[in-house]
Amino acid sequence: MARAQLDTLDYKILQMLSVNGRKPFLEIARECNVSGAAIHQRIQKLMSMGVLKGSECLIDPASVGYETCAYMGFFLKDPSRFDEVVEKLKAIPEVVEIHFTTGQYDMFIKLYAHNNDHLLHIIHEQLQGLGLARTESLISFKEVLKRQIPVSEPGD
Amino acid sequence: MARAQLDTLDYKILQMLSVNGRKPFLEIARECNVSGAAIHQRIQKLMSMGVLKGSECLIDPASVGYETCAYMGFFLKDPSRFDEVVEKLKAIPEVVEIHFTTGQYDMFIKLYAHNNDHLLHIIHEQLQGLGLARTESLISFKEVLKRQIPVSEPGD
DNA sequence: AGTGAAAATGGTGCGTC
DNA sequence: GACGCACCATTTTCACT
Repeated sequence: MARAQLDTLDYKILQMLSVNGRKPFLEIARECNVSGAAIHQRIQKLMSMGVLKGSECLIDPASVGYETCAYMGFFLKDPSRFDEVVEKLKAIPEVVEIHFTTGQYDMFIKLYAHNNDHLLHIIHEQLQGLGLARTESLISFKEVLKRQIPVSEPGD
Repeated sequence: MARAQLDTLDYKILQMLSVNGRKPFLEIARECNVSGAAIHQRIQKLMSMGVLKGSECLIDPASVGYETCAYMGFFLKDPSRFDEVVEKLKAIPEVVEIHFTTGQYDMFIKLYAHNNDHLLHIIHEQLQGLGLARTESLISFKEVLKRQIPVSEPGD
């Protein structure tokens, strides 16, 4: 998908909602000097275009028992079975990102685990048997920063 | 931070909000068979505890002009200056994650760029001069999956 | 901690420009 | 594409339990 044709108002809306997903439409309207109905229409347009894909609350992983965050690079025994491996990975709730990457690995994932033992358990019980030729892991001690992509107009 | 002491209702609320950050409190209340005021109180409690850290809308990166997603591992010339490097990285809006990792790298980041040229530009103009001894990059062609951490009660 | 009700605020559809 | 307005839903507060 290419860059969508969005105007200043669209970008302002996205910017505000990326900071606070529950920001009232009327508040956005006031800050943009337009009516609430206009914001309502814009948001529906952005949704139907697929630019806006919903919203999520932000949860502190450690508070809900996820102390370990890891990245893993995979080499597949049979790279043509990529889609099949993706489906099996999706079935593992601890896997939160899957990337198709250039160069170094066939596939790169991010996952959370309760602790290091749990991570090992996931690797042994769930990831092996997916037809992985080799894996490399990288464990994050601390996520120092986590934020959204910058939202700004082309000209900025 | 360790796992917070949360009960079934707290987990239900987090679960629902992690799927839809704008879900009305009254709807949550009805599904949990409690009053809207109770949900309101719980959410305030979860916020003040730092379990809930706000909400964000989900934006399709390509639609706002970010076609390239990359991960980079850094080796610092002087690892004791970690904090200083973190501050400088935070000033680069394209950098969306910073991790302190075990083993392989001193630091691991995720960043978005408009395209490969823009990525190279960021690496040359912004990342060099941070005192990096060596870097390794990994470019994501396609983010096949991106979702939240699983929210479930300890016993599940 | 939770409840119910009241007051304030917000979301949504529609006719109009 | 945006506006105003009307109607309904949601948020927030509060006295009470």
